[in-house]
Amino acid sequence: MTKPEGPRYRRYSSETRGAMLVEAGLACLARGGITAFTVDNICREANASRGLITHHFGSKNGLLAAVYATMYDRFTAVVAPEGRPEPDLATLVDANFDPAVFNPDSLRIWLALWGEIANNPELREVHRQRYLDLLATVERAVAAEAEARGRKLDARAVAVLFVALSDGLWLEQGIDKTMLSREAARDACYSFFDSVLGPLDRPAAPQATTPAPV
Amino acid sequence: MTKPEGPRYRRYSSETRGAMLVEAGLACLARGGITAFTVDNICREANASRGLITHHFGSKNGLLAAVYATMYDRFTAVVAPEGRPEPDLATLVDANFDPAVFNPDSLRIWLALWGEIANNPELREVHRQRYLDLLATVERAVAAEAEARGRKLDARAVAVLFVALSDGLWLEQGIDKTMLSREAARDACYSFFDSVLGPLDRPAAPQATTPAPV
DNA sequence: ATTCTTATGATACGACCGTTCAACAGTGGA
DNA sequence: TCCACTGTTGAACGGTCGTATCATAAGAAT
Repeated sequence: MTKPEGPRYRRYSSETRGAMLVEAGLACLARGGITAFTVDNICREANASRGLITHHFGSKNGLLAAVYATMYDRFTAVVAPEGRPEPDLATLVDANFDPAVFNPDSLRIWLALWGEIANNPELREVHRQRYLDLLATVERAVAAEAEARGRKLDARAVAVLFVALSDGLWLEQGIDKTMLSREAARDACYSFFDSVLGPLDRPAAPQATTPAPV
Repeated sequence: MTKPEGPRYRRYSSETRGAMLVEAGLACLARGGITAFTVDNICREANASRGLITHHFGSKNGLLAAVYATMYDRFTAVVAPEGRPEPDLATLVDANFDPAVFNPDSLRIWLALWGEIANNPELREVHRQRYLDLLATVERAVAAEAEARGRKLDARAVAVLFVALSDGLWLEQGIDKTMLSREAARDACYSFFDSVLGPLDRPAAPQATTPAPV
């Protein structure tokens, strides 16, 4: 019995370990919903000991808030990446159904989180901030398109309805993926804007069957 | 110390007590989401002892399935009451936003349940059956309206999109009721069908505060 | 009255929950 | 080489989880 002892564990910066725990939390949510979002599951998933969540996030709920923020940030990174010009409507629609965000794991995570927002003040706080940001981006795109066509409309209201429609399509897909194809969902959004603004240019429809780009 | 002893508890038929437990379960879901759906909470809410859920429903999960079925049945009772003729599209839309189903408690319950469907086979089974029933009703209404106008379209696909849209509006309302009025939600559905079928007669619009966009 | 059925209350059980905390050990700078 | 810093461990805590069990009693049948 020699002692092949290396370090018994690896030390990470607070920020790196935090990211690892967030990632583990996401995995748990995707696998088993909010019920599976437990300290035991998360730390096992992250190969960390049970004290770490409290240490880095103050509480399990703190981690959950961070997880939620991460989901929103990732969505924003696809929809309106920093450094790019403001997205137009077509870009917004396409990003909405980009496989990077419109995929089974993500949809299940959103479902789990939506069910918690109403009951979790900390989560609700995170939501309010991010949702309004997103809404503002959509609203600007709607207003720009409307102005380009000389149409007058309530851009904020249209933005709310678009977000509702696309969340609804996400929801349907998250509950039962056999009901709706990505293309049908995308088309529904374009139709929505068509009826509000008149026909919209639809950029390079991703071909239906082949493995998705991105 | 006299003994004013009446019966120490009241016996109910299995079916009555079952209904009481379902009701209590709904109350717990509305109050605290799936996290609050616990044996302790539910039995306290129903003024019953902790053994009753297992006794009447086999398990807590059995009760949850019954709760989900109840939600669907109540929705169906508003949307397509038995004994009435098949609802047309306008009836369907209006029923969707009837206060009997479009109210804060119901929406929070739906949110909580949606988050569980993906992770709960028993719940998923209940969902599949009821969802397909509902979809068929919508599909018939769409097909009837299309035929009356001599239009050709994929009624099933349109039905899926309508359900997605209205679920999305419910979702938005459930998460933050300040974003969307009932009237705006209703109008959005009518606009959807307008764009698919041409202008639809809108029966007795409940007073619109502001002429809705879209 | 008496019997029978079965809904009910009460408790016990092992498992897991989230949090706390003192001791430990990896790591970078002295 | 040693030290100080701090990320990390792992046990322990009180509480709650869902379920199984059994004696009890309500209420109908006789």
